[in-house]
Amino acid sequence: MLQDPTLREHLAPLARTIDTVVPEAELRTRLAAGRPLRCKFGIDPTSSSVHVGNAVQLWNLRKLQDLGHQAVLILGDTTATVGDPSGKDKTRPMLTPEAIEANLATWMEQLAQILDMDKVEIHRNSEWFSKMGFHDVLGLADRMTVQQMMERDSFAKRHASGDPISLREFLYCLMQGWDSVEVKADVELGGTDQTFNLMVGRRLMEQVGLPPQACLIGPLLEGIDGREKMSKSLGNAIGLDDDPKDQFGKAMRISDEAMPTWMRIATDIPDARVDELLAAANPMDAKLALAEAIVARYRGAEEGQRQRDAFLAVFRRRETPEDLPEHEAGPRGDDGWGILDLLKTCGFAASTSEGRRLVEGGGVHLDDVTVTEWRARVELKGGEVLRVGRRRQARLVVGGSGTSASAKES
RNA sequence: GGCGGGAUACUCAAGUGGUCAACGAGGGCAGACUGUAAAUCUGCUGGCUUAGCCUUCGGCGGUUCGAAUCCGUCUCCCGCCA
Repeated sequence: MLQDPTLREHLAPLARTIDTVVPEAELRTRLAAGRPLRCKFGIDPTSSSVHVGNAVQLWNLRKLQDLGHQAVLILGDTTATVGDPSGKDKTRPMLTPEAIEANLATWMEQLAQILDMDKVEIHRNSEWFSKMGFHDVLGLADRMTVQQMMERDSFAKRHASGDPISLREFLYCLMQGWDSVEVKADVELGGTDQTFNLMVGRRLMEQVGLPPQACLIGPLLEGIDGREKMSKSLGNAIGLDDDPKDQFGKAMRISDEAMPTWMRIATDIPDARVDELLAAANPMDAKLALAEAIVARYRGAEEGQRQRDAFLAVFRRRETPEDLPEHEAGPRGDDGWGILDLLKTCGFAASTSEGRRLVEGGGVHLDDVTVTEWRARVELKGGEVLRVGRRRQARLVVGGSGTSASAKES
C-alpha cells in the first residue's frame, strides 16, 4: 500500500496491482515536474504466448498510458537468450535466435489486446546489446560484486545447496538494468520476483550519472494450480492467444483459495463487487464471474458471456457442445475403425500404449458409452462424439466430406 | 593440478550380477465423489503388430549364459585441497 497520498491519488487506477513503489519520494518528485514519465516494462520472448500473468504488468503499463505517461516496452530478444534466473531454482536453457524470432512474431497481436500500440515506444534490447563488444561486457560486469549477487535469494539458495549457477545468469540483471540506462527510464514496472533486477537498474543509472528510476513493484499472479508462478512450460498458464473456451475452462480450474488474488489482479472487477462475489454462498458462482471477466477482458464482454453460457450447458446441463472440434476418423479398416487409432488421430493419445491405458482406465467414451476393450473396433456413420475424460472431446467425421481440424491437445 | 563423491524414467530418489520397464514420493492422466475447486479413495504413468516382443538406468567398449548393477575408457557435475 502506498504511503504517499499524492501517489495514491495519481496511481489510483492501478493501485490494486502495485504492492510497493521504491522509493516513493523519487516518484513524487518526478510527477511534480509535470512531464510524462517514461515507464519501462520489459518482457523476454521466451514463450510463444503472453499469458495473463505477464499481463498484470502490461495492464499497469496501459493504465499509465491512459494517465498520459510514455510507455516504453522492451522486447528482450537478447536477454531471452540469457534467461532470467528470477524465481528459478535451476539454470534456464538458452534459447536460439530462431525460436525467439518465432515467439516475437506471435506477440504483437497479443500485446495489442492490452496496450495502446500507437503510443508505445518499442525497443528490442538487441539494439544496444548487439553493438557491445567483450570490453563493454566486462565494463558492465565490473559494476557489481559477487557479494552483491549473492544477496539475491535464489543465488544464495542454489549456492548453498551446491546447484550450479552459470556466470551468464549473473549477467542477466545487469542487462535488464542496462536497458533502463539506454531508455532513460523514469519508472520501471515489474513483479516482486523482479525486485533485485529493478534495483540493479537504479544502481547502474546512478553510476552513469542518470537519475535512478523509481520501481513499481506489483504482485505476482500464481498459475491456475495455485502453487507455482504462472509459466507456460509448467502448463498452468492462461495464454492471451488461447482459445476463449480454453481460457474459460482453465479459469474454472483455479482453486478456491487462489480466487481472491485472481479477481483482484487478473480482472477489472471493482473491489466492491469482488467482496460481494467472494462473500456469496456458492464459490462456484464467484468462479464463473471470474472466468467470464477474464475472457471478457481480452475478447470482449459478449464472448465472455457466450463462454459462460457454453460452459454451463456442457458442465451443468451435460449437453454436448455445439462447436466441438471435428476430426477426420481416417480410413476404415476391414472391420471398422480401431478405437486406439481414433484416439491417436484426435490427439487424445500420443501412443498406442497411452490409448490402451486410457481405455483400461475407463476414460474413453464414444457417444457417452464407455469403451472397455482397447482392441475394440467400431462402426461409424460420422458425427459420433469421442470423449476422453471430461475435458477432451471431438466429433468424428467420416470420409472426405468433413473439415479435418488439426489435432489439438487441450 | 591432487584426492574423494556422483550421473537412474517429467522431477526428486531407491536399486550394487538374474525374481528390473526398474521400490518410493511429487507431478501428470483416468475412475469414484463433486462445483472442470479443495480434500479423500482407486488405477495408470517407455514403446509395439500386446497371453508375447522390443528399447531404456550419462556415452563407448569389455567380462558374463545373463549387467542399471562388475571392469576399462570418455564426457559432464559436485565437494575438499592447491
